[in-house]
Amino acid sequence: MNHTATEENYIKAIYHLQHTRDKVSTTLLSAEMNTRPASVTDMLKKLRSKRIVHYQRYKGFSLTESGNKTALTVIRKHRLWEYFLVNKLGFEWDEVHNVAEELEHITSSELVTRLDNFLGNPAFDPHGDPIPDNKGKIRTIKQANLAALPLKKTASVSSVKNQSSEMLDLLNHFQIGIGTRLKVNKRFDFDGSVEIKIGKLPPTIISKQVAQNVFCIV
Amino acid sequence: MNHTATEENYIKAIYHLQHTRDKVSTTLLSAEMNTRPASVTDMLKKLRSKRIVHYQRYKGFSLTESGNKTALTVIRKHRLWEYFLVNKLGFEWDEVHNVAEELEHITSSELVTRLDNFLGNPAFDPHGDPIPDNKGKIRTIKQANLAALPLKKTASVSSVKNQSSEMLDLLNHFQIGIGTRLKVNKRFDFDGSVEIKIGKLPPTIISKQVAQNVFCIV
DNA sequence: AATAATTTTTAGATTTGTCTAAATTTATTG
DNA sequence: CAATAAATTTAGACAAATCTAAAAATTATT
Repeated sequence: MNHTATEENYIKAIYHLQHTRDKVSTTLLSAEMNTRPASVTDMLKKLRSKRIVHYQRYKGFSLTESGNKTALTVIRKHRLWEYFLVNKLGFEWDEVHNVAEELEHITSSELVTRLDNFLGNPAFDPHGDPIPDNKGKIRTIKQANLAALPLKKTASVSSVKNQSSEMLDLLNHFQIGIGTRLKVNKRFDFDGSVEIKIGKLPPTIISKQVAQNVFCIV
Repeated sequence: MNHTATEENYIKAIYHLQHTRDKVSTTLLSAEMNTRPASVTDMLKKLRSKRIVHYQRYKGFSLTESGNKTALTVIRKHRLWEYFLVNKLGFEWDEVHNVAEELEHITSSELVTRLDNFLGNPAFDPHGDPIPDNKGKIRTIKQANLAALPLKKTASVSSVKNQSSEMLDLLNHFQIGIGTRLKVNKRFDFDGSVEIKIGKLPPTIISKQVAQNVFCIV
């Protein structure tokens, strides 16, 4: 089964939407892909003929087993390349997405295997998202964001939902990165802000907005 | 100036033909690209409109200054990736060409700069071909093949013209690689074969065919 | 120099992924 | 529940890169 880069992008987008939204629609997918709904319909027919999606006109669609597998290999490649770009080439995490979007479509599976080994078979990418293994298996961990974390327990930052450069800038300022150990001292009900303590730094207060985006393992 | 991967492949092919043949023709380029002459004509018109080639119908074509520059940046990327694949990921030199053909079209120039630094700014790729610098400048060296090298002078293998796996296999058997120091003891006029000596190994005889493909710096 | 052979170009068609505009189906709501 | 709104699909068109078949230009040959 060989797919064009465009097909792979659709497959990946469907995968992500299925995992973050409870209803995936033509319009939603078209917004995700920056195309028109009509183009999505065309592509769905094509993907159906390749047994990548289940699809009945007007009735919605979803990835087949095979489609799911394809999505995971693309995501695996994307995240391995992001890891490479950040940990070997020294990019910042907010700079790597677009480049990884291109690299993920390189076809050689030998390359992926070797890259994975070269990087030391990482389980998580620089944003803390899990990297599927070569069988498509995702190593999951229980995560809680700072707005939900139990108080006074030391936890380790594992991923960040919003991966914009603005967020990176803010986290750099607070000296928070993937792996940083911290605890939540207090949560203020008024505005949902939380006071956190990192190592020997003085406690700081971060907004609810930020807290909801920073995930930890306890 | 942004080009599609296909355009870049044509540009690269024209560059290589201009440097290895004294007359570049539509038919020759079509053979190189595995397309039909008619397709080449179409592409030449397109490249002319982008000021990549000088082209007059029936009169031939050649790269413009800008086309030349583009060719060199693509070649630079190709050879840096080959270096990465061999020296970091452990590929054999005969396995890397096709993967590098894909990687060379990744657009980020920031990526190229960082990759170059990560690799230690190599001047030559794993086949011994020079890697253009970020200004497109190629560091050339005087090379001579084993069929032309002066006798009894120690030289260093710098590149190999035929980059097939058969050639690699043969050179591995003779324990010859890029950087290997050797000297030519004798040349046999009858069949053009040469006797070479590598370090403390017993002298061996290699055929004219092989000798012509192995280049050295004295 | 005239004819034959070769090379190159044009004309028109095909595939992929996209579009707009119109038609159809499903959902909402008064 | 019927009419209106929203979502989805069809129909037909376009740009990129290719093709085949035929025409035109160049080059070679007799």
